[in-house]
Amino acid sequence: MTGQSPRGDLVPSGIVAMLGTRGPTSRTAIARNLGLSPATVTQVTKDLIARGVVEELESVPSNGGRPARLLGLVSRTGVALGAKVTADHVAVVTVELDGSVRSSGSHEFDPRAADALDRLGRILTQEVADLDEQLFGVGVGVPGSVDSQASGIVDAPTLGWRAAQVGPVLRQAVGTPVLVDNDVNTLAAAERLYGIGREHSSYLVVTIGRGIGCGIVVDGGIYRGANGGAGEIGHIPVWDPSTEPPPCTCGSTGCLEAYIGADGLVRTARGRGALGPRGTLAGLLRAAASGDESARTVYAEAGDLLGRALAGVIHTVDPEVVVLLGEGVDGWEYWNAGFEPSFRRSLLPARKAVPVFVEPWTEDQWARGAASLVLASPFDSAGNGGEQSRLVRARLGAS
Amino acid sequence: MTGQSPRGDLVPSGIVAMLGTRGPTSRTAIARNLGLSPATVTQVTKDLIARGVVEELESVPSNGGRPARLLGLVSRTGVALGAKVTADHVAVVTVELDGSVRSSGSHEFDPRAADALDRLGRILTQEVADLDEQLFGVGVGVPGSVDSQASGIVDAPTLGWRAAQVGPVLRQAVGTPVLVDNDVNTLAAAERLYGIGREHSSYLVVTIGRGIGCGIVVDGGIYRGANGGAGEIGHIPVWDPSTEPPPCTCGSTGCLEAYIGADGLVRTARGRGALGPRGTLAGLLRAAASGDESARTVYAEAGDLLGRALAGVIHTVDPEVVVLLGEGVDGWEYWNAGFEPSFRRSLLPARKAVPVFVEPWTEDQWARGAASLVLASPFDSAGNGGEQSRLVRARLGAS
DNA sequence: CCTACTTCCTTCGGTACTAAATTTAGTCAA
DNA sequence: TTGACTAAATTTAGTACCGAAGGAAGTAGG
Repeated sequence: MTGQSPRGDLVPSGIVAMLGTRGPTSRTAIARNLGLSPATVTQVTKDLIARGVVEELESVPSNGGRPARLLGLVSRTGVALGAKVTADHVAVVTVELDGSVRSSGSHEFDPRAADALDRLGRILTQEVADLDEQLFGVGVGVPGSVDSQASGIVDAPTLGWRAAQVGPVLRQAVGTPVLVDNDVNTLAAAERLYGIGREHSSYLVVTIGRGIGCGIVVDGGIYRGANGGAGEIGHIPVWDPSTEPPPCTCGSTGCLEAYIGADGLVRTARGRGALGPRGTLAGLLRAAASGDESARTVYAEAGDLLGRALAGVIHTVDPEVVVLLGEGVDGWEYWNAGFEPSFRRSLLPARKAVPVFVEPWTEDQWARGAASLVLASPFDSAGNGGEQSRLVRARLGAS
Repeated sequence: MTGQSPRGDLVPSGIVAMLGTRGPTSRTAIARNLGLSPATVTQVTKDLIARGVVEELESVPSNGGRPARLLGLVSRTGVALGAKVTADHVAVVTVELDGSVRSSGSHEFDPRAADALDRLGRILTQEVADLDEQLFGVGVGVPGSVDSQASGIVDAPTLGWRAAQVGPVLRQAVGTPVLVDNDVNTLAAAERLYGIGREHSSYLVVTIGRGIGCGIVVDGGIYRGANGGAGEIGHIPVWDPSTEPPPCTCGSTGCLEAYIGADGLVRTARGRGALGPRGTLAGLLRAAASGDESARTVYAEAGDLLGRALAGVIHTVDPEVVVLLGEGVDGWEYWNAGFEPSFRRSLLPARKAVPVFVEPWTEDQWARGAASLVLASPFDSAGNGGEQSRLVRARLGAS
């Protein structure tokens, strides 16, 4: 409804990104998906074709009317670099336009070192230098809250970072656009492009693992809240007033995460003797898999707690669907024994049937999500990415 | 960023609504508040002035540069009609552009009668007929979920309504635009125009009373969720696993509302002997006011539960501020004894200081909120109001 | 083969906005 | 009272989109 103005070529770059991430598409399909009129798509693609960015491909068979002419990118070479920062390493991947991982690697990293940011910059600079193809940009996922993707100022207690200038430092180091976001939001961005987001426009991406997180996608855009802190469901208070609440990494006690985050599970299991005093989460999972009832109970109770908390989140946000991700889903069948009953039971009648998809987890998913930040920026009409998104769009060929 | 097209004169009607609700304003201030360029405001106001809808008023003193020229509406006459439907009556008010209540009334109403909707239609038709000035539209607030303001299909268990065709029937009956929404959302709309929304663009409107509700405002727009069911925080599960959870009106058990809604409070108080078996909520409040410790404890515990649940909501939504409203705030000082400690204690460090405003409550506030739906529709760029908003805008003189 | 219909795409004219430059109207200091 | 400044409003010259209407390319039925 507004006009135009160099807010940054949202439409042309959106078309390019769409063709890159979803493959050849007809003009009308593009129009439907991006919410544009066919007329606009014709105009813009005409220009893109003239500039050699896009080409016409074969026609599709026709379903009743004039057959659609597919459009595709002339050159699909080019990657996005994604990095996920953790307490002891940085995982890095390169991702092609269609979401496939080209290469992946890992670097030791101490976020509490005095020169941590410089070191991170050197790691990424090296990765960038090793590439021999076009780089659209760098995405970084951190376990903490980020003011905005475009600036990239990070508060991450688990890394010991407070107002860390991640974005500015990295932009200085690598000469490309750099987008920074909360790690869960990066997964939400990946889902947006390559997962559930293709079929739904409003969903939750819930992660279980070390912490419990939640990315909120509304109308195709990541919802970040007033201060970039939305979705911190790991810190929903759930403690039972009659017991001593366990301490949480956030400094408070009785948070959901303190019970059912990786550390919480292990603590509970040890406390009950389901695990020896040196037992690990992997051990708990093995025990459950081998039929150990007490181990399974630990999981089931965690699932129960998660189910209740998530029902509350669904009542406040009302998404279409929920996606479950994270290291923790490995043991989902044991979680689920407690989750399903408590989750469904707690939902309002109108929402009893909200679908929950549990996706298999792979190691490089975090970093891949970070890379998705880059490729998702053309779709980011809310403007989370600001200037950096503009630069990415320019690199996508939609100058 | 898009173009134009008869999506319904958002800008001119937005300017008119702004002048109506906030009083005389300069062009540049309008531009800032509506997110437009000064050029656009100049153009549009020129047209409005030429059409006699808007006029130039005096200048303001000047703060360094050219003094701003205030613009105001030529005629500020005209009202919006608001109706709030409850289980036993319909409250109706007429509201002027600036938010002041011109008149109010109440009608007996049985929502479970076979001809309930027709009766509601007759009530409103009569009210409309009694008016002797321009009517911009009718807003209706219902305690339930509504598919969209524009259509107005209602599910409201407490009224016994299932897919009730409130919008269509009323539009048929009264010949004006009719907007229908969840009652809490109507309060959020009123806050948007006349309350906290003038200073913040992202906040929660939490109501305590018979039920517990929450309106979510994001970037100046009411967030309704995928199915119009966002903000149902009254049904967040909070029961303590070691006790028998109380039943809730929603059919489930252990919902927040079952504990701290009006009925829940009374049940608890009776169970503890803080109230006789025939005691009412008003009695509980009197007891607390007169210093009764057991009554105060009932309130404080409710406050504690609310604080914990609300902290969870804040972690997932991350609003700037929270506004507390509803019949229940009458006894807020007793709630607060339990609320403050538990609320603050449960918040993440970064959000410990989120402000909570408790506003005084008046009887006609629900109906006034419903009327606000009408006057808020010109600001509704998300398009919740659809066709009905268009009609309202046309009546505001911005044809 | 012709006609009707469907779907995809394009052309055309118009509209609602914008940024940038400019004009207007005031303050303040010397 | 002149000049430097600031802020408000306007003018100008675009731009990015849209709707409506129509052309293009197929299918389905006669």
